[in-house]
Amino acid sequence: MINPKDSQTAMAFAKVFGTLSDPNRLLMLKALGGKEKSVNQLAIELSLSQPLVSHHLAALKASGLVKAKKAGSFVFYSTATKKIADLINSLENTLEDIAKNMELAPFPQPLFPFRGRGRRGRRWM
Amino acid sequence: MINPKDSQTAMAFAKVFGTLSDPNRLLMLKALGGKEKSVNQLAIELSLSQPLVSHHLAALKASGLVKAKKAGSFVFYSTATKKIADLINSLENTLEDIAKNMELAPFPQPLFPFRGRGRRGRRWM
DNA sequence: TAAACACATAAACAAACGTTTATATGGTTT
DNA sequence: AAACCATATAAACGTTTGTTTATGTGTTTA
Repeated sequence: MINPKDSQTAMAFAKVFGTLSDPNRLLMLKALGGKEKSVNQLAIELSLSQPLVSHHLAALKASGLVKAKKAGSFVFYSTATKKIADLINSLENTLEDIAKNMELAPFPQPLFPFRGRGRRGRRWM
Repeated sequence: MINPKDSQTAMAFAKVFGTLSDPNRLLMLKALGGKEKSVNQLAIELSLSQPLVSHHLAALKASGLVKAKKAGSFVFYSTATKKIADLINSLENTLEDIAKNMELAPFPQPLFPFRGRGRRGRRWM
């Protein structure tokens, strides 16, 4: 009754839509308009924890919505294709520009300074 | 840092995308191209159980993607607006036409004949 | 009017998801 | 090389989601 190929493509589409179905991921896509931004830049702009941003970026990357570029210890993310950037920009009317009202800390600089003693990592036991 | 209104609209968008993030719901939207179809028609075309189709239709309706029209004991669903119908049609290249390869049972007729005894519903106690 | 139909709803349950917390890894600086 | 930075990963957890099974509600028909 149903062409199996249709189910497959439906699943592929569903996966992409699923990736777009989270407010934070949408804000992240919006935050990197055409620009390249590091994980921590996004974390600060959106007031999200670094691991959470990393996690969501992994999801966006898995769906082919963003791409990553390593530069030293930084990883800069950007929308994967112009089509995607445009799609997101087409939401601009409703999802108003975040960047405008933002005072961004100069970059690079210690973004999450380590205030503990000794080496970072497991701290007891 | 983040305009609360942006979060709100991001949530609204996320909700709609979330509704589109299920293969069966996508197939359902595709199945009713511009046409009106009853719950059981969809159930048969997509080989899904009637409660499942009802459930998904409720979700699609809650997101404003489809509308319902009662006719006797039937309920006919269709895409809510032309914009939505077009959006779905724009996926036509990849989500190939299901309807073409379908031999549809004449309608109306008993779609899920009741093979039990007595009245449908709670059957003991 | 009783039985069968079309559809909706609800409980139950496993699987997927979003988030936090903790830590690991690899690069850079001192 | 030791301390610190940027990022990734993984466990744990509560929540949401898709599906099945069972049954309820309203409508038609014999």
